[in-house]
Amino acid sequence: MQQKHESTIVDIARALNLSIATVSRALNNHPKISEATKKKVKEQADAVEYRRNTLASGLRGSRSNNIGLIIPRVSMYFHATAITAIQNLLHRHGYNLIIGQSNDAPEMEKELASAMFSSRVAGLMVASTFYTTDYTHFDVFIRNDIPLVFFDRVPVDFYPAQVIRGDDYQGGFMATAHLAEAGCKTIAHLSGPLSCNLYKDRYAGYVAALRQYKLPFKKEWVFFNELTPANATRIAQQLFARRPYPQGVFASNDTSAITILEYARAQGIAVPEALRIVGYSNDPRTAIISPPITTVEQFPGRVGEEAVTALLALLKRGPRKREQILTPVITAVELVKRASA
Amino acid sequence: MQQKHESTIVDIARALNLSIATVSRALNNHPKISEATKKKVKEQADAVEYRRNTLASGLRGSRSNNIGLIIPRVSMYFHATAITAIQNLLHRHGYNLIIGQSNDAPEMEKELASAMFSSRVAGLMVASTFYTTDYTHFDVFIRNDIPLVFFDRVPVDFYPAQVIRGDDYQGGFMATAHLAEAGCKTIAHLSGPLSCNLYKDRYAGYVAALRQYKLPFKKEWVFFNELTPANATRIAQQLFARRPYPQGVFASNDTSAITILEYARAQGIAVPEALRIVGYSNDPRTAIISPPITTVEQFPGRVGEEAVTALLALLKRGPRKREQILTPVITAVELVKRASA
DNA sequence: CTGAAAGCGCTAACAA
DNA sequence: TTGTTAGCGCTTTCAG
Repeated sequence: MQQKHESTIVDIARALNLSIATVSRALNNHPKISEATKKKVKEQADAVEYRRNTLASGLRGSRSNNIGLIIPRVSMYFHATAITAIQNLLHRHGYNLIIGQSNDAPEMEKELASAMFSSRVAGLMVASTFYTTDYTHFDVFIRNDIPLVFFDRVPVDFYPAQVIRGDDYQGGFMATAHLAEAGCKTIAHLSGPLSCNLYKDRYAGYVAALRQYKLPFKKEWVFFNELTPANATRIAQQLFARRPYPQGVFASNDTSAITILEYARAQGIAVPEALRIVGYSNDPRTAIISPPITTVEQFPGRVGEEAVTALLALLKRGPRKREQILTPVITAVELVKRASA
Repeated sequence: MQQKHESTIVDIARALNLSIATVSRALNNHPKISEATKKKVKEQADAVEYRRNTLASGLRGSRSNNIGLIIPRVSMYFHATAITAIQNLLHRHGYNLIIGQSNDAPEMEKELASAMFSSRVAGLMVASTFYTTDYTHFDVFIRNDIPLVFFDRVPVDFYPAQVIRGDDYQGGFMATAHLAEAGCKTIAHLSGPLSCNLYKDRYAGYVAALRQYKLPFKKEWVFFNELTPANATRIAQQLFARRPYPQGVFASNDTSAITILEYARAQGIAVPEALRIVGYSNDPRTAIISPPITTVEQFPGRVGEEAVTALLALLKRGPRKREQILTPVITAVELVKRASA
């Protein structure tokens, strides 16, 4: 048998000859408990190293002090940085963070949503997969009035939950405009799948900038693939198979920007003289490669904090008051100019 | 009032005219429940979208299905990568992961440990701060027989918990030996604080390699500071203030190796011709900088998985059986040779 | 194979 | 200001 060392409020009630209710209240700083008893109770609690069993108090209130977070992968730069901010802020407000990784698989995301609900998280934050188009697995949170916030990777179509995202349209526009102003007459674009708001918006920004600068849009110079190094390499081969090369490349993430740069270097295409490159995310590697790559800073920490702030507001607001605050929050981005463009 | 939509086993019992006990057992695949009722129950459960309330079942069993993880910071390369592996593996075994960041502050670590205990985690994994020397805040886990596994950053002195760590001594040795074999006669070392097992062991490896290759050990060429870019820059200034420069530098993390490399480049010191550099961790940036940096791969994913494996074993083994498996697990490291050394 | 009932630790009416 | 009591939803003896 598992022997028990954990002490409960019952133990401390007995030791002090008080009712358990009084002890509970004292521990929770209830206003109408005398300072004297509060002091006594807290001392005894310290003495026996009492820790509130949050499973029990959560069960009572039918909600835990855990916040769920579902993201594609912890180790991606943007998300790792966002999580750091998210967890620190949540902790300051007394919440724990439960993390689940979808690995960009909608099925996994669904499973995790269910698990999060099972542990009765007080709220849920989601950066969804590239391929999530069906969001019904989150309905249960809506139905039960559990605050739900999407950030970064958000539903493309309407879904009745709070949304926090970077200004990807603006980012795409700035990146492309920067290339245009540097003199590029022909600009290729490596986009990800358009099922993802990120790529969709950056692409829209790209198109708008081309139009504004009266540059030609060519279907053969735009690519929609998952932005892996392998895909980027394949595209680079295609792009530089025969002249004229595009004078600029706007890659919708830094990994592919780096791949393009390395490919160009290997082919003896001078960057930025013969080819200008702009990436997206300000991944630490872009600052360190030669030449360093111009890219778009998204301030992942700030995005994370905005998401938490929104969640806390929902948490405070209580049930059935959500309608009013569904306006998406759009956080600013910034072009970081470096030598590559 | 918060209206309720969540259905419980009571609901499904009522709907099926069964006892709640039967429903509970059916849902848990209890052997002596007829297949017929199991089927009925599960169908009804699906129909009403039942999700087990793990707070309640946890309370009953006095333990949750959550595993706690305390680390210095999610966004550090090593830990981000380890977490990815950890969470994926835990999920496969039906556990959730609760993450807390100590920000390398022992006080915070203590607070988190307490919070983790409060939510009655089934087990706890810890990579402690650089400065933790007092581990008593983990005693409560030991006393209550909650599996506790330290990984990567582990107690320097004996503490009765399972330990998983990389072979830092070997890593330090290989790094230094590599410099020696490349012809460096004088090798400086940027270490972190020796209160941390990582730096202590790598430093010991450094010293051992010097001895083996009959190279001089000079106090002025060894530094013990937190390995931040600022500190590394300061040290670089000191190191290259006057000749003769050391011919090799072994930096105990990649961030400072990168800083040293950039400093050398700025000073016109040719790498590797005039100065050879080896880092530690195989941070993605080391592969991309020019010249790419030789470093020690720690296989963070593998370390994470070993830690989980150990934890799961403890979880299965049940109470009071821990003594036997306290032997530390030491995972292999590998020197990744690149152009810098 | 199924049911009745107790209780995990805590909070919140309701009383006093 | 404090005590009594009734559960929160689930698992698990103990009885059929």
